[in-house]
Amino acid sequence: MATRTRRTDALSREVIVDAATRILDDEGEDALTLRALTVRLSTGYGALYHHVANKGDLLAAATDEVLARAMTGVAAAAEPRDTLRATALSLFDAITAHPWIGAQLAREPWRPALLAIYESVGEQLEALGVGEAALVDSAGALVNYILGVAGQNAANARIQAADGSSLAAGAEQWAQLDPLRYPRLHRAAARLGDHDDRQQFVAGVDLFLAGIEAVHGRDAAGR
Amino acid sequence: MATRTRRTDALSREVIVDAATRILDDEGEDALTLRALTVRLSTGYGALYHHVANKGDLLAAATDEVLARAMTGVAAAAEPRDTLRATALSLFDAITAHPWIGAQLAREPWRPALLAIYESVGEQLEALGVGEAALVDSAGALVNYILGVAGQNAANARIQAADGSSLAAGAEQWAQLDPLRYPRLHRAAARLGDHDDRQQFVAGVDLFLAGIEAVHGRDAAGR
DNA sequence: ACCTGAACACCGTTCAAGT
DNA sequence: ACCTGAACACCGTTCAAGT
Repeated sequence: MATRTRRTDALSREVIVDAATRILDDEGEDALTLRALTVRLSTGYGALYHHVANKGDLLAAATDEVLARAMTGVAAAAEPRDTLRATALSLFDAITAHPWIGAQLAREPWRPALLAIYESVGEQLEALGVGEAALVDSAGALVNYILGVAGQNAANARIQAADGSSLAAGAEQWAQLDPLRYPRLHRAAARLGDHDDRQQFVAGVDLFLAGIEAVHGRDAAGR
Repeated sequence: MATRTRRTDALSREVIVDAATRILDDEGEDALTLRALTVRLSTGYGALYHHVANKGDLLAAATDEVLARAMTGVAAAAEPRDTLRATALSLFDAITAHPWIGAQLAREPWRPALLAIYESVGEQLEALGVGEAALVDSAGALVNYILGVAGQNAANARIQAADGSSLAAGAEQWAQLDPLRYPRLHRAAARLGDHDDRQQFVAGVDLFLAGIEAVHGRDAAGR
């Protein structure tokens, strides 16, 4: 009997979005089909379409959910710089844990959760002394960096998981690149061994912050 | 008779990839089906699969083609900084002209054209004085910024084209945001009128270069 | 080797019918 | 209002058969 309780629960948009997220996480993007959802929730197609407009709507809602949760988990630090780092890392970790989000970000770039991210990053940059005229550019660049790199990283991880290869295998592939055509990539392969993606990600955030400070910051020349 | 000449040409991977690119550009991502390709090339499914492994392979090849062409079109400038700007803009324009590339970048991040981009960006950063230890991080961050922002931008343009709205309509939407929840976005809406996406994109590249120079550059403190 | 096109398994979505 | 599930149009891919 316990195995049938689901049927008696009222179906809701939230229940459907959660089930979709679990399928995406556990079995990958291709495993999320409307059919799989009807089985998981022991319901019919019409029931799903009663709460959700279509599959795109479902994917967008799931993405929103994950990003919103990642943002609420960020604790404000004393220094805006640290809050920004924490925000970036929280988003990085969320996208790493739910790699299907990467493809989704390229499709629906203006959902509510994205607005909250822009607003929060803008707030911290303002606290860093970035003036209003430069705020849109700076926040846009930083948010795009965060989501872009996190998405790329998740895509890499997904591919490595799919073909069973590892980071070491990736480095070996780089090492086999033609040294004449790709001299720098070839040399960089030697460094990939002691390479931490998460750390490189934060290093990029810091590069950005250094640039913002140099160009738009409180102490920048000409201000 | 002239209308049937295609049939007598030998089919090749290149011809198929070009036809796919044209369908993607002219009619959008959803319009590219294997069926549409057989009609366009007046051939059968087996002929296509003889030259191409599957649809994913086809999309990846088309992406590679466009990115590779964008890179060969970049003229080396006297200053590495200018070469980097030209590279970034060439990629931005290519992705804007072929917006379906955005979704593809999230899926197959390590194709040959991407390697060439990393190598080229790495070369310019090296010329700017970035040391070998910092080269991977810096190039990774910058390339990800370029592709990420260009992709987001193309996605926005695609959505605006799809629903017939304009940038002004987007700004109006921002202006209607709850000023209490999104104060900065609400205020920024007023600035969106005289907003040039391409210009904001270059501004982001410059922020990055300023940061790289400050942290890793030839004249950075402690070097 | 290169190509044809019917056939297969599967997909998202709809909708008349039920409660 | 909420749900069921057969049916529809369409997709990527395969493959026996042709040249």
